[in-house]
Amino acid sequence: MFEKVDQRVSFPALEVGLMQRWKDEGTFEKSLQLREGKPRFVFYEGPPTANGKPATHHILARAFKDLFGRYKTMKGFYVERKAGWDTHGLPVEIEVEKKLGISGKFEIENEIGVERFNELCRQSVFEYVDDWRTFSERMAFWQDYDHAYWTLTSDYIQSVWWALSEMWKQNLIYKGFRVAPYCSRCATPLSSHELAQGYRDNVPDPSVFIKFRLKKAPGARRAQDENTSILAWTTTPWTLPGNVALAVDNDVDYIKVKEGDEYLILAEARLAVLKESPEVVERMKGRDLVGLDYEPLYPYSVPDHGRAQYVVHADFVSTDEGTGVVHTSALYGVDDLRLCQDEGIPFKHTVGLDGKFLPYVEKFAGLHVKEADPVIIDDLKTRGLLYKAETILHTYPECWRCKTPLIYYALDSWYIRTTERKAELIANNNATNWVPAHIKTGRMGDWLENNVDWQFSRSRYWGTPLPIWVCEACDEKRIVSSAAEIGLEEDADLHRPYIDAVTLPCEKCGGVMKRVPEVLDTWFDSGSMPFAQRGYPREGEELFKETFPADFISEAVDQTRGWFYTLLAISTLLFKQNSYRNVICLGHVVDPKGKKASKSRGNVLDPNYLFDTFGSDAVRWFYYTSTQVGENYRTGDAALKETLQQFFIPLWNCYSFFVTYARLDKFDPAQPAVPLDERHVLDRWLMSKLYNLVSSVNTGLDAYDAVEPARRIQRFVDELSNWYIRRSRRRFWKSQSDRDKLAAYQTLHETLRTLAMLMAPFTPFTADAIYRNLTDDTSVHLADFPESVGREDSQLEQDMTRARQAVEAGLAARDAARLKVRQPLAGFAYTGDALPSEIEAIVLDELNVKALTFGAPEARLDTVITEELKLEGLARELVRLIQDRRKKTGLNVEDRIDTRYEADGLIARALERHADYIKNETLSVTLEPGREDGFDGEQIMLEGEQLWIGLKRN
RNA sequence: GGGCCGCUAGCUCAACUGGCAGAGCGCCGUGCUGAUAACGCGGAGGCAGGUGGUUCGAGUCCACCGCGGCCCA
Repeated sequence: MFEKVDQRVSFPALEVGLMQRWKDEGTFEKSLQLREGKPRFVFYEGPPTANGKPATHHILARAFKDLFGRYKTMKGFYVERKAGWDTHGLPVEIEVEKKLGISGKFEIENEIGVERFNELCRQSVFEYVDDWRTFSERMAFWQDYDHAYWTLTSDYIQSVWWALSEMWKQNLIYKGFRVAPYCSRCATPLSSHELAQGYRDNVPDPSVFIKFRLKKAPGARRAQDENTSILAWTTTPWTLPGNVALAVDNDVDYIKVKEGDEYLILAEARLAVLKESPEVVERMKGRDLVGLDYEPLYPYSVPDHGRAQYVVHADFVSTDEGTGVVHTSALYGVDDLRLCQDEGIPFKHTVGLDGKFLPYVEKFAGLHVKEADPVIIDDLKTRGLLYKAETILHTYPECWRCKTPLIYYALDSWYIRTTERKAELIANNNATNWVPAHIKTGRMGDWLENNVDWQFSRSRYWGTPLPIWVCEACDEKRIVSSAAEIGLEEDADLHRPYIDAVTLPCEKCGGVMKRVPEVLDTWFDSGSMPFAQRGYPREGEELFKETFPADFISEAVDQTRGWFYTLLAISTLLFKQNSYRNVICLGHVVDPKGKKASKSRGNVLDPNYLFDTFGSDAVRWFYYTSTQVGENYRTGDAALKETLQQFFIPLWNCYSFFVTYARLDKFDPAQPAVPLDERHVLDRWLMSKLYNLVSSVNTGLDAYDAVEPARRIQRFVDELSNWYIRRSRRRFWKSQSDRDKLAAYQTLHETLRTLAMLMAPFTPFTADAIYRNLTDDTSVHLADFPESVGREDSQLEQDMTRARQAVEAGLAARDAARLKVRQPLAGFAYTGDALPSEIEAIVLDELNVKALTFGAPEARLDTVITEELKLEGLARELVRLIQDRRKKTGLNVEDRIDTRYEADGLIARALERHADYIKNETLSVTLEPGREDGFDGEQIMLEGEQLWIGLKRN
């Protein structure tokens, strides 16, 4: 017997109840045990940063991950769902800095100490884990948290080390410089995100024009060859001691002008910067200047060997500002560094990590760069090398933490030579199934085409330490791939500062090797998860091989350059293939106006509010149905309310309708099935629809399409509710329990049960609630996914479509003639061929006409109302009035009644003539004229005539 | 500055390869109702973000521009 169903269900309450049952019954574990030993369907969990609370956008990716995990489980696969945590990185550090009220390297190293700092980072990571677990359970995202991988464990770190060592063996790792915006106070480079937060307008800075004296060309005789300078411009005088070259553009026009007894060279387009009106003595192209040597301003910037301080061509020279000649200091500009590396110009630092000039820059040693600016200007002025000095206002970045003006500064940095494997990366990406497809060649393909070497080191504290040791004596380098290799225990804490203390003897010279100070880009951690989650290769080899590559992953589109890329890059370099076969790349959750959610806008949606108000199934369903994958989701109250009204409530009504009547009739699903051929046309129609639904949901999900299957399910529920059940109601109501009624119950039961199974991966709570009550109370998540249910009958479906079109036309004709449906009419003629009689019967009933003819050139309604028809119409009016009365007096659907009336004229005749019909429809045991005591009655107007009707429970 | 995606009714979204623009919600009218928070029928509501181009024909293909989102520099 089915449990009674509350028609006004609270989905959130229902979900919370089922959540507890799943916990009590171990349903997730059971669903895994059930498929143990079966072929695996491999899913990788992209580890969330454990450092923050779960938010609404986390529901999205998890809804899709969970959908396919559940689907494949029901399809008979073993789907391990190992949770994972991304635990390292700057966000964690910043959180801790905030808590401590400190910022920057100096305070971390000297006030807090790396040991305590990292300990706090470690603690911080665990803070939100419980929130995540609760959140996942609440949205029915089944994951194995008890065996989660953590990127901070020694096991994990060693696997990551191994990956780096393998790349090292392939000669894919090198050390280089990287110029980054740098805060000399915090002693840290800033990410572009941080940089964007710190731009300030109208910052005053020096604007200086410097004379670079050309070396005398051999055999030079003319004065202008001897006393000539190239004029260059800069707003950062502190970079001048680091000058190593001047850059011009080959194709730009330059001029030589005479001022007093000296000659100056600059771009013709920039001659407005001159102090006097120019006396041009010579014109030339940039290419004519290339190769000329000039006198160094200072002797500090160039190492002993190699040629520097001459004029080179560069493609970034602008004639919009300055002099059309760019002063180039290799280590303090992005373009500068690239140019010097391309040209092979040697260079060395003049400024230290503290932003102060290094000791060998004798004149300015110890001065901070910003303090040095005026000193340098004075020095050049004294030496006659300053052409002019002004002050300009421009937009300049400062540190978002401490407001120190940023400088561009080249840091030691480690790279992976991914560009060497670009073709492989592209090939492996092309072999991957992307949903939506355009990402493959679009965003992802494009990114790979423009691949640059992966800069993987970070000058920070809380991360996987780089396992690279360098000999202090001979610069020999060594990479380490396990703890054992350097004499540490398996479970030793491999983080800084402990690992920094480990020194190794140099095998080459016997000197002392020290670890390089950097930690690893966190993306390398997460990109290593296919093997690192198993501790491979030190352990878990078999498991790793069984679960590589993944069949399926899913994250949002911002991961193309993130996890999607690092998974691809690492596995391409190590295993020559991608680590995932199918990937669903989702859009973002935005507010109802399409704006990104942000705290400052105040449009951030609390996931718990959504769960408590609409239920998590509704939120999931919204994400499956609202738009195409890859688009953004405009999430808000209105959208979710609509989801409930359009899908969940109609569905629940179908279900509660079934249960209500099945209980009354004590329907037993175990009874032998009425053969499909012998069932009502509506049953056969529904079973054909169901057949097609089941097959298209399978096809869609097999192709990693969630949207179309979900939308089809929604459409099906609409047809189930508004056509099948609406048309079949009488079959369930009728008092005799015949074969047709049984068939109706069997059809609806099988449909709802199948529907629950189809929906199980999408809306796990609602589906389970329905399924359990319709079956023996086992969970739907332990069931096999339906693959073939019902039977296709496309002729029947076509006929039904036509029938519905005929109904539509007939009702429109009634409306036009202003003839209400309750009034029977003699006939309706419709176009086309005749329909089978059982379908025709539906049309007759819907239109309330006596005859239906086909073959008419256009739809036509017979509008003549005979007295016969009039009486019948009145009888239906009376039925409606009595039913209305029944409802008002609070009678139950199945209650038998006695009915009394007072009427005359046509109404009285209708009552007499159609007494049996009226009694039958209204469950009236008696229907007699005359008022009697004890009858609950009322005086009513019907078509302008007085009428009294009274009822009493029989 | 560059790349990718989107822009269709008041709102949310459809429409296989170019072939007379659709649905749901909301609004108005009306009908129906003892499963329904409903449903049916009719109506109002669209210069398809803008401007050009290709084509017999463009929401669909091309170019440029605008807005939103994401990413890169």
